[in-house]
Amino acid sequence: MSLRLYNTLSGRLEEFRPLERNQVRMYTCGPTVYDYAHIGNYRTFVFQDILRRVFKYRGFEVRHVMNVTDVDDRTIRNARAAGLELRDYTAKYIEAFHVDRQLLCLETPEVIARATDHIDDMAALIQTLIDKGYAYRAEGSVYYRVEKFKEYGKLSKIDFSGIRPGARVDSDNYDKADARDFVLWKAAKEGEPFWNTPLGPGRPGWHIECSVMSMKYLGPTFDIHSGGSDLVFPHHENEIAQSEAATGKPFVHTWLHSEHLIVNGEKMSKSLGNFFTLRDLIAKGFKPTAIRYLLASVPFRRPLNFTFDGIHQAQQSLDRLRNFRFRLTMEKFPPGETNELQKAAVKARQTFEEALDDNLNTAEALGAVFSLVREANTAMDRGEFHDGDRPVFLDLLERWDRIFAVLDDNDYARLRQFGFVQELEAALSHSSARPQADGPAAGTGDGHRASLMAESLPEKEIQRRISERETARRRGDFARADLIRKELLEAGVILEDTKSGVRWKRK
RNA sequence: GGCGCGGUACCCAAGUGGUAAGGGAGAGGUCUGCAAAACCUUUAUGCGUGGGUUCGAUUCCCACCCGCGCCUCCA
Repeated sequence: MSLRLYNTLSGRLEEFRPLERNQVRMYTCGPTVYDYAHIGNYRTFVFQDILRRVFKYRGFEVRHVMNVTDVDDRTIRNARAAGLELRDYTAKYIEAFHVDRQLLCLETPEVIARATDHIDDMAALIQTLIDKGYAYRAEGSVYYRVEKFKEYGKLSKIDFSGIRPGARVDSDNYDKADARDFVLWKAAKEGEPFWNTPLGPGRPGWHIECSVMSMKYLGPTFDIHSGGSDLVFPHHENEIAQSEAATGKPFVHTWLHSEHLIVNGEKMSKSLGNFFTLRDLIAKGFKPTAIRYLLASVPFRRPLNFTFDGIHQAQQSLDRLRNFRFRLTMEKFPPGETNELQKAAVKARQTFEEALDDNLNTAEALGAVFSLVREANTAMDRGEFHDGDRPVFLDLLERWDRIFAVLDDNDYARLRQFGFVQELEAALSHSSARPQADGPAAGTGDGHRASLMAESLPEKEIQRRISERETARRRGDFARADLIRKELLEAGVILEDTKSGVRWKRK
């Protein structure tokens, strides 16, 4: 079976065929760097990451361009409030985005394009639109003449005949010939950054950057363009209008849109104030891999209901998979092979791959692996799992993780790398006067505290305590053994006595 | 009003015209010095409501109810 994707443009599930053999050219709408991105944004970015990973898994060569919007009303407003030059202001959030990206194991796109690095290209495209009669000047600004582009609305399926009751009225203070027209170039205003171009001094409208940067790096026609569902209109509709009017060629073959993250029945958004940044969640003690797992676990065309309990459940599920991989790696099994198990593994791989082929059905892909995990665990418990079965199962997990990228328990190493651990340690030392309630509630910060201590506890010391405990156990001094186990647990180290010795892991 | 997504067990969440994946949580049990991990059993005659088509529908059709998103700030 081949990869099928739901194309917003056609409104149908379509078999994916790249325009150029074996190569996928994709453009994804990245962050606007006026603030930290929230995890609703990251839901979309994780989806896009899984998309590119699936393409690669399927043997395609991927050329992925992601934009960074570093000039718009919000970046300008916030930069001014901060008393900084636009470029200096956005630098901070661009950097933060790259840190978040790495924490969430998002692969680096082949091209990351900043809007302000492409002002001249934008001016040139706008000029082309003017020359072709698709754009007009008004008081130093340039607008797109929607009436001229007959296919306007083909992506969003919005009917523009007449004014819709309930539709919002454009609040922009620019003069337009038609209410539907949108701005390509905004005339310079007092106190706002501007660029001197042949169009005159000003700054670009929002939509033009994506037309320009996508076509610059991917050509006039390319395979995939994606973003959150709220970008369908007007952003992507306008991109089509700009690009196709300028080139006379089809712009994008397949449009993919992810549904939103929902909090208490409402879309997570900055304007509603119901958002969490990745940093917020890390500060609450949640691991980035658990967050990635949660964001990846619901297929992208479904709204994803976000709760703390959801992250906790994701963490539990993830632990189950990691426990299994640990057991698979470390436990001694009798020599030989088990035909039944190997067949099951092959079947699980098939199910997993077919699920992803079906419009990236990650939930089903997860299910396939969990079913196999239980089957294998059962066999292990019964002594029916053989040494020769190991590679097939490890291979399956490795393949699965090429897409999901959550199996390695390396959150703290990365958090430390980016300075989060040190920051939290400092915060803890300041608030040490406050008594800590070590309840069972997940994600209250206590778990994180223990993990931090685990980080500061060297491996040598952990090993020393473990052998101390083993000695006590052999003596039958279980009180002492249990005390050591308890002390380590309080320091964030979990001990498990297994058949093949003592296993420890950080909480 | 238009367009779109959704309504499946305590929670999250797949799915099929033939009788409900998977994960989490709970309960009981096995294993263990005790835990943990793992395993076993258990938790929806039921898939928003009402009709229809069918031998048979949760799955198809029609109508309706509810939640959410977009309809020029939005991932």
